[in-house]
Amino acid sequence: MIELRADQPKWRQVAGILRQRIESGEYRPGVPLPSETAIGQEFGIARGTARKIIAALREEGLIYTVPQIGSFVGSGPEDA
Amino acid sequence: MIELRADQPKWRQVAGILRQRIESGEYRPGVPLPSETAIGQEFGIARGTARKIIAALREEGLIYTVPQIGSFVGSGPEDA
DNA sequence: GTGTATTTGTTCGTATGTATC
DNA sequence: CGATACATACGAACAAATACA
Repeated sequence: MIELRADQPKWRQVAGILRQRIESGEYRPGVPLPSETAIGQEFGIARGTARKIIAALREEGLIYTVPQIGSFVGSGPEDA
Repeated sequence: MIELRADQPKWRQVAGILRQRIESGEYRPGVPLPSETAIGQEFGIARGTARKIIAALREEGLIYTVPQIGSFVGSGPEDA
């Protein structure tokens, strides 16, 4: 469980952490990111907040989401 | 996205618009009204404000709300 | 074929804090 | 001071599709 500061919204802080993991290659294409529930547990945040983070990274074009499956690194499902 | 004047609270203006849609039959019984989130997007207002509007129409007896489902035209769930 | 678990999607309910009028 | 309005964040419940034993 990671410590979060209070001077910034949780969703921004966690989004920043996940962004780093994507750019560093810790999260690799083809492998689903942690689920909303898993993200919630790791950072001690609600699922709704985790969803907001996923949505933000998706709007940045960093990831794409497949319903009922998960989210993946890459701007879209161009990689089959 | 609809233009809102400044001489009246947003929630009153939008409540008036939705009231019209109900009375005109645009929103029909049995069909859920747009969600709080959807109302927020259509009028460019926060979800909290959309909730206030729903609450106002509910107090007028125009609609009723079913938790986790939505709001419906009709004074209550007497219509099955 | 049949369940069961997982995962995302969506909804309303609630509370807190901040800012503005 | 109260009303308006926004952002953040939690919770709870259910649906639908998928994956797996």
